[in-house]
Amino acid sequence: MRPPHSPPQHATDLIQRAEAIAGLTLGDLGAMANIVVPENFKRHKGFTGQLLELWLGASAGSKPQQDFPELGIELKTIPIDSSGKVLETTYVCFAHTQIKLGTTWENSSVRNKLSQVLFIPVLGDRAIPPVDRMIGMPVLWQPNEQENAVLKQDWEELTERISLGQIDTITATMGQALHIRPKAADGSALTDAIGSEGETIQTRPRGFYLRKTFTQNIIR
DNA sequence: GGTTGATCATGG
DNA sequence: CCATGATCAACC
Repeated sequence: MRPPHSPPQHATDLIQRAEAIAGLTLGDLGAMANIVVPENFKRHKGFTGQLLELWLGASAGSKPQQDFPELGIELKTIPIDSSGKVLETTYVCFAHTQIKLGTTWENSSVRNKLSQVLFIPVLGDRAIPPVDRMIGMPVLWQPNEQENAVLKQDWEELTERISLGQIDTITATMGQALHIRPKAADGSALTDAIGSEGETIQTRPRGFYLRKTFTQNIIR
């Protein structure tokens, strides 16, 4: 088996590609693509996602849009243990620290990213060497009415705080399904935001993440 | 043991 | 610096 040379033309093509690699390990996929799998992910945290992008035919490099723009599908690998338990939160997108007028849940980047997601579980237990970590069966997900309502509520609460100049009161404990945490190369990174008096302040860059309890219900 | 806050690599 | 891909590890 070899990695595809072109993007999938239909969602069914994408699903078939994902199902074809289910049951294989990162070592298998790396060997067939002539890519060395790191001993650990301490310095290669995005390796699994990038390897899966290659094997599913996603366009290379980082893009602010979905992984499969033609299909309107975002790809997310999700680390699980051998019992199927989700091990980590899921990064969604950058959290804007200044909210443009007219920004709503409906046109937000969070909703855009989460409108349709192909979740691919991958063993992520740190006791398992990366080469032995197995790919699971893919789950193509669209938020149902209830999930959408929860996401919308969390997004509106968090976005309102940012709009009101209260970004520095936001902690990761806020939000049932969606929360905000720092997202940067290190603690020295700073970006502009609005302070409580409407002034410009400097704050740590943030990202939106899905809680494990939320993604666990999707993977089941 | 689970969560929060910090961090790593890469490309534009 | 921002945004992509995430996991690490200190702390509660």
